[in-house]
Amino acid sequence: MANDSLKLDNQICFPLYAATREMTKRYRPLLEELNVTYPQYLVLLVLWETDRISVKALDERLFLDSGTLTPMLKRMEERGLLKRTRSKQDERVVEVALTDKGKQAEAKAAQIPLKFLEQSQLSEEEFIQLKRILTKMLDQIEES
Amino acid sequence: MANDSLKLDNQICFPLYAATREMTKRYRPLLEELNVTYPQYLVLLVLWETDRISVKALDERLFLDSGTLTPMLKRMEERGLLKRTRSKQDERVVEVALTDKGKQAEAKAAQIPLKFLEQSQLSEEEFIQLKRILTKMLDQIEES
DNA sequence: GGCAATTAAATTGTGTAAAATTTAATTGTT
DNA sequence: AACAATTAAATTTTACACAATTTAATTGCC
Repeated sequence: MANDSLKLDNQICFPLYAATREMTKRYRPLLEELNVTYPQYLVLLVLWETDRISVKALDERLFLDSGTLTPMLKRMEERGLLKRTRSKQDERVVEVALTDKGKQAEAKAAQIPLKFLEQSQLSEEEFIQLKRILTKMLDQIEES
Repeated sequence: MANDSLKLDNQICFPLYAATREMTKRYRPLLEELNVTYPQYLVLLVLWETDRISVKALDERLFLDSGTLTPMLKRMEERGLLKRTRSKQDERVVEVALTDKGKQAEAKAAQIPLKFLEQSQLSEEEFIQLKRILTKMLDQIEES
């Protein structure tokens, strides 16, 4: 071991990577009723706010490109949560909109954020710090 | 929008999820010389510390199960970084050890952590807080 | 010693991720 | 109007993730 900076326990990004995977694992039982994955849940969060959005705009909101979104949105369409339609104004654009089932899922999801927070043992203060630091990381990246 | 707790901007886990993906994207050019992905780099970090380890122990260290590790370790073996061998004492166990090429990669990697930190604009203080909070999240999970 | 229970990897199936390329539609410029 | 450049999705390829199942080896218990 020539170099302490290469020790796993000294890495900052490893806990980031591991905590993210454990977080999505914790979400899984909460999302079971909706029958969606965590990334699909993020799409629903956006659609519950906007109701109708292009794939491009979803990409900008979630930082997920069409290579990820296209098959994911097709799966969600198959499950009846949303509808994909080509824009009339610009045929290149695919717009995504919730179905009634997708809209109704919001009520089922209402308790998810609280349930998740209850499970977690971080303090309010720690959540605020965590979010502030991660958002700062993301802001830098958006700039570049 | 019936429920503010379902707003994307109010989620704590979304910045966690997004920052992790952006982090691995930032690592990619740094790992190019080694010709490994970020998860493969984590395996190398462990092996540079221990030289020889079972798949099971790797799982415990990285929280990645055999479904992920087996194909990943096979790819790394194909690229000549490590060798997989069945244990003589217990034929169920597969042990992973670095090749000379894998060992030599450590020298090439020596500058990676510093280069990554230089790119980032978080303060020393923020790094310490971030790591502390994420490690706390992970500790809870290990307990359960 | 025999055999059920346990354990370690591997396999299977589904679902992300993201780089790179392709296809099709639109826009800007001459 | 013509056509090169740009743009939005889709596709292709490679590589994770992880739940669930299978296979093979080992251990525990009678």
